[in-house]
Amino acid sequence: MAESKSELLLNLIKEYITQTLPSVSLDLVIFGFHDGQLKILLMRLLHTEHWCLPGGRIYQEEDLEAAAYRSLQERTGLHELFLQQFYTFGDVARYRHYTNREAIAKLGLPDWFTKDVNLISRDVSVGYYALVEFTRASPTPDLFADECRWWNIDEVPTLLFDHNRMIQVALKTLRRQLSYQPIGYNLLPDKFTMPQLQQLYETILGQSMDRRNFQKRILSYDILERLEKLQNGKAHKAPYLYRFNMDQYQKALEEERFLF
Amino acid sequence: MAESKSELLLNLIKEYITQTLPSVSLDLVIFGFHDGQLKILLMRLLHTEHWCLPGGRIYQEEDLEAAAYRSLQERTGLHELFLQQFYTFGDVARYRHYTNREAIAKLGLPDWFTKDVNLISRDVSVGYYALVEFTRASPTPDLFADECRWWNIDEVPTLLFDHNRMIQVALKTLRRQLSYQPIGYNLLPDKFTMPQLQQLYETILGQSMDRRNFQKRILSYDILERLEKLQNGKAHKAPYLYRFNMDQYQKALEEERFLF
DNA sequence: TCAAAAGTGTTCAATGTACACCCATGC
DNA sequence: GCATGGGTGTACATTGAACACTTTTGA
Repeated sequence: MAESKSELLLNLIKEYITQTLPSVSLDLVIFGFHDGQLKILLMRLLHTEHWCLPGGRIYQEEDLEAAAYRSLQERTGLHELFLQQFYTFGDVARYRHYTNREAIAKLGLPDWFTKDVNLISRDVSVGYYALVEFTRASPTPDLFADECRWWNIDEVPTLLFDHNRMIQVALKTLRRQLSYQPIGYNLLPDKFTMPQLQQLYETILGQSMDRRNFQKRILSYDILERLEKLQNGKAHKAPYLYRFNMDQYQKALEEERFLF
Repeated sequence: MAESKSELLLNLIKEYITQTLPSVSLDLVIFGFHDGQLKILLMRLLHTEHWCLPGGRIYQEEDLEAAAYRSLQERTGLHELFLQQFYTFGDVARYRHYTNREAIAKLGLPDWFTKDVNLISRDVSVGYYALVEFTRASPTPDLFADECRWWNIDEVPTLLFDHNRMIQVALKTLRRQLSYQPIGYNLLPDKFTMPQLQQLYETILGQSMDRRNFQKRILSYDILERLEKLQNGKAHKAPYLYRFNMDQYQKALEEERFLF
């Protein structure tokens, strides 16, 4: 079974070499939200304790964005997600702390591989971030990884390559995006309460906000529909459930007139 | 002489093939400002009437950003400029309206070239925009071009590839940048008047502003130093000259707290 | 002395911020 | 009945927008 996986991996590498663009790759910063925590999907590289961002390659006849969507779907099982390109990383030193020989050894690939294949090649990598609904995603490792799971954003370990920096840049872009576009769809369940939405904003921005002003502001943008109250059996007033009005939400996304 | 240039071109293409990264390139949207007009530097492709953005390739041991700076310097003669990555374009169709054979014929290269070289390959291209001082730049075509000159932004013709779209995206990013960072250094001469600065803002944003409110707002950010009055022999009150206080200007750039 | 363009200040509206009171619910 | 957390409204401060008058200068 381990043999078979190794063979699959060999085939995938061959496919990559013959059918994808050389020198370019993409990396995904996949954000989720659960228990009041912002989370990121990370992969553990085969036979190692090294974690990194999920990535992907671009097939010769595939659009860049399509490749990003495909990779995202392969890692989460989800489609129709929010996906946004945020920066392209191209420093030569990006890969310096991991040699080709090491990588091939770690992956358990035959030694002769080293001559023919640059597994750790110097790629320019296009960074995308995605917002996904934590409960619906099924983290799935690719053939290069043993494991794929969520990490709290403030507990992310030192990652391979320049992936920690990528997360920083992604988060910065996400925060900026928050100041002119609404957020929440794809990060929250279909129905959610106002305190939940506020918690999301506070978590992303890393600061707390006034409950009453938050509600006023969000409601003033007319992107929410109020539903029934949530009966959750807690010892306090039941909060209302809300749902995004997708027409209005889309309009706000396009017009970029949502100010926060 | 034409022979010699053709040889140089051949050598450059060989150098590109052997020493730069395949599948990745970069394109430059170089903004200048003159006579109250926002301008863009365009190149006319060798032996054609087709205009396009200046571009560049990345050497194997060169950082992406360094490659962008190098290309910018080659086209303008300037260094220490404002340069900002804004988006990476990777649609397969980007190149579709120009075949490899056509390109090679147009460039006056030998026909046998067609077999070996994909001059119009499917590249993912990283877009950068730059702000340069119109009067100091010396537009210089590369070996692929006959001509390199400024165009008013509202007179830009239909360009090759997806370059018109690139300009749109660059301009949109520039406008957004204007809302949280100061601008003007690298686009204006060292000393400039308040009306000049305002004209720059109005041109970039495409809307006129109140003279008095503009002045108040800009001055409140403490990034300007007032100098002597400008004696220009015009039949009206002489405006003050200003200069950017670079310490404050840099601080404002970094803190992104400049709100416009 | 007049037109053109620049400097400065005031008023008002809108927006954002701080803050207080009431309500529903389970223990 | 009380602690917890949620809903709503009001007062104040800050910011942004609209607007008018004065100054300098060359023709």
